[in-house]
Amino acid sequence: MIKITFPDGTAREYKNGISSLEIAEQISPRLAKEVYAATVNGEIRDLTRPIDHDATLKLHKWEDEAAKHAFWHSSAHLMAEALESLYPGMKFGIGPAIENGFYYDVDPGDERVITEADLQTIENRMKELAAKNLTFSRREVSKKEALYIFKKKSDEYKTELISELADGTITLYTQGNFTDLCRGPHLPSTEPLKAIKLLSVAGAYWRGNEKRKMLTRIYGITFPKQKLLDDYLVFLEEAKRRDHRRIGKELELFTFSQKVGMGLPLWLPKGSDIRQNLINFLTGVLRKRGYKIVTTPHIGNVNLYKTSGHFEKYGADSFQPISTPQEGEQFMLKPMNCPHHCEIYNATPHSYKDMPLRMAEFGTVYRYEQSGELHGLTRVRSFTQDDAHHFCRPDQLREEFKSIIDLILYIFKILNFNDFTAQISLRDPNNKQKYIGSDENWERAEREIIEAAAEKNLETTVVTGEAAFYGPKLDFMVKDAIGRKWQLGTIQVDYNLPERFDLTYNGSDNQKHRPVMIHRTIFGSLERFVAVLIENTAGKFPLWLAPEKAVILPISEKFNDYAGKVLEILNNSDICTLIDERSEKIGKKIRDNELKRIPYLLIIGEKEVENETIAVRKQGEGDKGSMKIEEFVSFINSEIKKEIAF
RNA sequence: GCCGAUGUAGCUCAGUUGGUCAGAGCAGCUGAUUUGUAAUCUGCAGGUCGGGGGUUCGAAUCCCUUCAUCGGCUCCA
Repeated sequence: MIKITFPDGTAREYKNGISSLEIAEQISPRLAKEVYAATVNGEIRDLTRPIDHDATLKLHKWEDEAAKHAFWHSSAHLMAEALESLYPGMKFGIGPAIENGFYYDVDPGDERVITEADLQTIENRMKELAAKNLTFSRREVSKKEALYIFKKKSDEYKTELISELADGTITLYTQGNFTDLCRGPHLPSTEPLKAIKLLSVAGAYWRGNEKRKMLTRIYGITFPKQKLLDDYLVFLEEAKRRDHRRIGKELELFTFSQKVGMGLPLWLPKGSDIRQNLINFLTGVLRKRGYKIVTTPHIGNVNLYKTSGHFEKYGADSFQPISTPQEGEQFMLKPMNCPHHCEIYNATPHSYKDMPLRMAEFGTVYRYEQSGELHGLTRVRSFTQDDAHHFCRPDQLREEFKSIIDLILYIFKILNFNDFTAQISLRDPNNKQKYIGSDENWERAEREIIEAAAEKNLETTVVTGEAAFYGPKLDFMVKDAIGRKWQLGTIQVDYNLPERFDLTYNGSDNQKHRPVMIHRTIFGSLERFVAVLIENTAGKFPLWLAPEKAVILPISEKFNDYAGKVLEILNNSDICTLIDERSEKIGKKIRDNELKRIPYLLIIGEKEVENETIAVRKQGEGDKGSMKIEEFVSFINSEIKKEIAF
């Protein structure tokens, strides 16, 4: 007998060799149908694997990530089986579960192309196979045997993977006629894979290396119930409606022009208003926190970037230098503001007493992004960073860094960005030539970031190889409508640029000392920030950000005069207001202006003229009753003040 | 940049196998209506069907090429 301890602390005895699934069945047959994986002594395993020692056991139902993972991973294998039966000779790369569903990278052979038109066929075959209730069976094999099996299939991708694995750790999973190299875990059988949807095909380089062959990646998702799949598809449809590219067009916020060039956003008046509101708001916050605002040109001499090291690192992949007609000088479009700011630092002498120095600029920068990388406002070739650089003494670094974390959290809170993640990006220690600066500087900087984040109790994930080339960073990521993560705020510790630009300050010992530099943004860029804001709010901006606060809707043209008076009062009170004087019925006017997401609709008819009031309707909420005009003005002002109280 | 898909009026989309296939709704402009909380009615105007080349008696439709966009990959100072 073995003793199994459950998460609630209770323990029961079972016969040795019992599987998690059998335990679930003994608890309740219904439970057995709802579990998809088990954690045995901390290790996630197949439900069908026997347990031969005392253990803790957690059974995973659909709600657990571990269950979804096994479910989707098994789905990937099912898809592979379907593919192999439909397209004999197809070769397989990797097929993991991902955050939402799964994919498989396949090489269909040079003659064959899998397109979205084929997805339905594959999906149908998957359903046929799943209905056969095929069991997934696990087998441990020697490296030699594994290589033999996949060489026989001439599956070079699998043999490459196997050749890198240690002998004794290799497992195969088989369902029906399909066997795959796999660590597992998997479902007991294909039976629960009922609702299946293949979503898209895309190209993906083998092992993520652009020098290697491009495989075909097929994305799909499955659910244990059709209802869950239907809900997911509805969610995707709704997400499409929140897409910032779509709302940007609908609400006339920004546009792109082929003539101007790809990735170069054109901000329309209303979009510009939102930008300006953000800039004004942030500028106010920054001034209170001791920042000095600076302004620098959009181009810089190529030598500036040679000094900073950017030219060596990115010169070939940047917009190429602009040459002057006469003197043979070369200028680059500014790809970042830091070198300019270093030179501003150098323009005046600095004392240790003046530190830290906080220098901010809404700086527009230009970066050459590969054409296939461009994406709405989130990835563009010209964008405005809410950039700042803190120059501080080494002993101030920790506090300075922590104050920036506070600032970012504060701004995110005001904007209701609650669903963000923080990521610490370190350099790849096996690939040091990608970075500039000494090991000592890097180690110091990485330690500072890790410790500062820890002191702020910030929940972070650590990723190696994602650092900037001059220093490690702490990034704040926010998701868009369909769950893609975008980096917004970033804080980067840099010991390298101060050396390259020979930045100094006089210490109390009257000696020259080297300051530490912190690069930071909060929004990241106004472009990306507005994009994420649009997707998070579905275009219903908070009042303080809305380009237009209210629209006046006269019930008939008889009331246009009074409406005009109200309009004047509101606009003179700095409440940007429109008027809809069309000879439409009030229902129509309300509908049209609701769809424009203007926060307040002010309806004016006979009663309002008589009482010198306005009938206030809040966008998305309906009638709020009437108010005096002055009352409305102070109401709006107090609402705005509440939103951006600081 | 790479793989795949898409590209028809300002927007959303119809256009079977190449032969009145250049259409609809919304938006716009007209005129009527003068309206009380999410769509009043009338009429008009709008497109060299992304650009270029080709096949054909004939191309939105087939082929080539190019540009852009979308989904990914790679990249992201």
